[in-house]
Amino acid sequence: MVAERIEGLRLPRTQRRQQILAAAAQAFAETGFHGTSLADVATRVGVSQPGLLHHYPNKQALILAVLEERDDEDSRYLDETFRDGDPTVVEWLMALCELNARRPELVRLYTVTAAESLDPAHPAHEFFQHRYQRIRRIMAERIAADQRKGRVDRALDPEHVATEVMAVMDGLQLQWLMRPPVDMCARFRAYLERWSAGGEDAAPAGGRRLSADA
Amino acid sequence: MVAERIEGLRLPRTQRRQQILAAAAQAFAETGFHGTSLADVATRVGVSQPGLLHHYPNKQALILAVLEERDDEDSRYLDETFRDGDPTVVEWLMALCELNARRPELVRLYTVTAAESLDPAHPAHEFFQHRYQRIRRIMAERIAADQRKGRVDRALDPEHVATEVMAVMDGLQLQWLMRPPVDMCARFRAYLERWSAGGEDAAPAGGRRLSADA
DNA sequence: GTCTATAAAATGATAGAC
DNA sequence: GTCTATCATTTTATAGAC
Repeated sequence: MVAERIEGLRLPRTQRRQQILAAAAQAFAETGFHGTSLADVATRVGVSQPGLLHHYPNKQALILAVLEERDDEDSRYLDETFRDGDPTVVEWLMALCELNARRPELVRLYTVTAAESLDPAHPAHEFFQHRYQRIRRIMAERIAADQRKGRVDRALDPEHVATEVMAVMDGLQLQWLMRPPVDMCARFRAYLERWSAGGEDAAPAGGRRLSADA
Repeated sequence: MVAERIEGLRLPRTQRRQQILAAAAQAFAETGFHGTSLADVATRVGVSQPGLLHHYPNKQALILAVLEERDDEDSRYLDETFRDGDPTVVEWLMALCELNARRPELVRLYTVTAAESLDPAHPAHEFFQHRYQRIRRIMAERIAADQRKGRVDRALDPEHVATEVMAVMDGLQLQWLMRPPVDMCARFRAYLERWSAGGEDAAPAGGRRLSADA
């Protein structure tokens, strides 16, 4: 039984746009940009297809809005979670992984559209090129900061480590989204503990210890 | 200047099918299953769209044929490369990475379609579910074999290591396919050397040493 | 083995009424 | 803000000639 569509129901602009972004995120996560039709998204929202295009002028604008909104939301959450602490990069990464583990649909959205966006003609091509550069830079800075605090082996190249960590996260996410799913957080924790074992000559300042369970 | 289409030119079945698989592999690598049209592939081959469908009855059969053929080809190559040696799992993995580094279009085909295939309705969904299970099993067996030979730390769980190694490869491939590309083989070698350092208490029997250059 | 012709459906987008 | 109507294209697939 599909939810009835209340035709012509007028909603405030912001609210409707939120609905649309949520529905579009689901659809793009399942079938990517090319595999998703505007009619598909419109149906999920309970609105006509031209009604959808009233809020986002075309398909490209829609997917970009989805990706950017989700990115902003995540940044805010992570900033907030560690507002007063001084987490090690390892703690920060595990928190990110555990956050992701609670949001498979979001992970899937980025896994699917990132691969699709390798095509230079893809509407999110530039978005993902910049996104990966940005995340790599942020991660390298955190690693370098931990090196200065003696928490990470100083012999390592921050940018190289950042590249590797991102690869592990992306790759584990893909296998986690498959059947049977791998235990993403357990594998990531094991990886991080092996990786950071060398440089742990100082206790985390304001953070908690990395625990083996959870 | 686009290559002229010689209309109606009759080619032997096998040869034409090879052409089609090659063109389809390119197209699917660039835009995935949903983003590729049969007309697109047909044009690349220099054949009409119904002419294409004469050789593969529908789009799903085409992409499955592409993926399976490429997998077979790779298996043959890897078996052949190490026919007489007894490579360590690390040597075997580096050879695989270096092979991939020479075939970006093939890597892209698998990166793009694997993510797309997370959708249970995708024509290659089952193919990739099985593929990942199979590769994980093969890799775990090689790791276990190396453990018995004292080449890899016996404390490690082969299946867990296999999962992690596959994640690193997949993740590095994605970043390698982006701009600017990361140095996939260098990052993979650094990862493997850190990973295998613990268990190297025996010299590889018939294999060569892992070198820092290449 | 390949083509032209064609069908039937889906898709992204616009015009204009309410 | 939402709809119906409509368009121009594209897309997968089939029929039948050569």
